[in-house]
Amino acid sequence: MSLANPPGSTSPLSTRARALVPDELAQIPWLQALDPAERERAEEGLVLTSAQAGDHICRIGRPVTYWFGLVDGLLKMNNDDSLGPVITFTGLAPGGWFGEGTALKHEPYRYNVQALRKSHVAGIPIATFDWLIAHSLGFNRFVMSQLNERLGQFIAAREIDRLGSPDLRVARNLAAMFHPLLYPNVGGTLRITQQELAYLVGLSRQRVNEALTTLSTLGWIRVEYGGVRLLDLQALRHGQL
DNA sequence: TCATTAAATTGTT
DNA sequence: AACAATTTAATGA
Repeated sequence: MSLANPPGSTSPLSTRARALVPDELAQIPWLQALDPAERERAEEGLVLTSAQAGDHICRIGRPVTYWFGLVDGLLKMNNDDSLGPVITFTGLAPGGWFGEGTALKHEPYRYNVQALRKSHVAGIPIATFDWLIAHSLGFNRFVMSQLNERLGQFIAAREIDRLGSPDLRVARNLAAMFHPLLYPNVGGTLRITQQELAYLVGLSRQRVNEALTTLSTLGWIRVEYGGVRLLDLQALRHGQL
């Protein structure tokens, strides 16, 4: 029941990777933006692995080997490891791809990404990523849009941290994970337990439970077993109490 | 496929 | 942090 994760967990992409089935390929948003030739090259490089809760997808200081996307499950991005307190930057929801900034610069990771629950993570090798950047206009458009939207989220995250109301903090964090461009596969229902949400937002599970009740009373969301259904994205993003 | 059991998640104290 | 109630997942006939 504890979310604690042993620091020695191993990197997942080394073993047990496999190719993707067509159904999984259809869930990768940027593939649609590629020409047939580009797409073929991308699909050649694509692999899928499963990560257990606590597994690291990438670690601070490690060299970039893949560009990653979450097919299914839930991830968190934090700073941890070296100095200071653990700060969770953001949750990563299904359909989201991440690490492009680091991949573009060919720099070591400056953050950790860990699985919050058992997840399926897809990836393309950095060489394939480079090739797509060099050859595909559609891919460049996607990556640029991705960087832009994520910048917006990090700016919003700074404001969220200063919010006094726990209810609003929960609302804004949910809104981030319901972002239709960054996490297109979330759809109307985000699969996340109240414990996981508490861990992401930095509140107790009880408090998150209260907040969710408040938000559902307002008609912004509906609370379901093991997840949250989106009713009013604008309210979650900008609404006041 | 259905019924039973175990596990996970939630709402509340 | 601990509890009971509820929902889902797993198991086996």
